[in-house]
Amino acid sequence: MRTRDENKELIVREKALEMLVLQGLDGFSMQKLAKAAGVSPATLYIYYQDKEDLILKLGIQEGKRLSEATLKNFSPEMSFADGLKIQWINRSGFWLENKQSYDLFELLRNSTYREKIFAAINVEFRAIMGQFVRNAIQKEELIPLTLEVYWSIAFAPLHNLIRFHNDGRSVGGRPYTFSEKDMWEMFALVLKALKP
Amino acid sequence: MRTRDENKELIVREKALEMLVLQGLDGFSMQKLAKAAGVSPATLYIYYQDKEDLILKLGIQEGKRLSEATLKNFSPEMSFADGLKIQWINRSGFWLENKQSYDLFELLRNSTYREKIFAAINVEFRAIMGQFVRNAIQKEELIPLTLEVYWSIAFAPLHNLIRFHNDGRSVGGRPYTFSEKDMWEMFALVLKALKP
DNA sequence: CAAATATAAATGAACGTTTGTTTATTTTAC
DNA sequence: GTAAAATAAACAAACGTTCATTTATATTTG
Repeated sequence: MRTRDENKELIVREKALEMLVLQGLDGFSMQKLAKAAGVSPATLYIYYQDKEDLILKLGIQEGKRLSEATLKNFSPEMSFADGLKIQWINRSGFWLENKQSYDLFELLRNSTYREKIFAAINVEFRAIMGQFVRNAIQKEELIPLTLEVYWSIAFAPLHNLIRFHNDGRSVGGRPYTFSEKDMWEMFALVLKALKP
Repeated sequence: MRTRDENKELIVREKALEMLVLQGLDGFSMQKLAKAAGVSPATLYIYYQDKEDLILKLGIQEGKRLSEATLKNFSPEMSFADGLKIQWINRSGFWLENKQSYDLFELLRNSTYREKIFAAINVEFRAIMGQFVRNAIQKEELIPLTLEVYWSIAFAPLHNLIRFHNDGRSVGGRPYTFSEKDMWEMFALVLKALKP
């Protein structure tokens, strides 16, 4: 029995990610991917059921990488300030080092694949995050607001700063490059808003 | 000379928006649009130069509507708190009443059309927003931080709350529906963070 | 140890459809 | 009657996917 060329599979994944990020969902095609990866179109159908399956598997793979990076050194038992800080370090670190993953996520979030990608997000990850917030409220480290308001203040600003950076520009087209200084200034303000 | 059927043009725009939002950029096609709008494919090429032109014009049209809605009752001379409050009212109002516009924007932002859409954003709009922030800093209603940090704290939380609402769910899949109560609770926290 | 067998991997070429766009023609309001 | 609007029909190119076939390797056999 012939063995599968794992390296070939890897190149397909890399080229698919690259092509999706650079050319968008409408610029992506199986034939173009096959050509870019140096394989026959038919080979793609050995690795994946169809085009949707390929895109979904790619999205889920990157999602798992993000989940794992986000949970590094993190525990839901931490104080809110400590936990939040680690989350910021992990998320900004991952996003800055994995621009393509970030872009793919933003792409799929606003596509028809959204529901299916979402359904595949690690249940464990969701549970841990939920527990972290409940603990913080119980320990009275958080003013009792709805989870959605917390989350929007705790993470949306960071996410937005990263977006400015990845876009290369911010409000009104101003060129922008991320800096740790900016991040920690912002972190202090977020804590100021959220602390009782 | 035969007159152009304005109503036909309107239906084309409506169906295009609907199709883009529902089926995504990769699910959108000129032939499908023509069929949905009850028009010949060739008619689309009387209205628009090509497919890109159609999508761009649609995006720019919705962008203008957002700009106009955002500037309603707003002046860059306002105090920071007042100006921010009006911005929140305007933006949340528009996004909640125009879910399709919101979705289209998110779609195009993460596509290859991004640059071109961005370039078309009202120069006047950018200038007004820039002036507003400069005024606020000068009047010492804002701690002197970079514009990007301000912006990320001042607007990203609201944007995120609207996204939770438009997605129908928030963190970990929790069902979520927007409420003014949530918004104003959040607004108070944002002001708390930004005020000296 | 080497030849034969089995079987999944991999392929190039092709399938029928759909794509964006154009052409030649007809319709319609002034 | 004129001229733009609108069309049906067609175009080549690209699409996702499948086909019949070849290639490579792990296992079986002598």
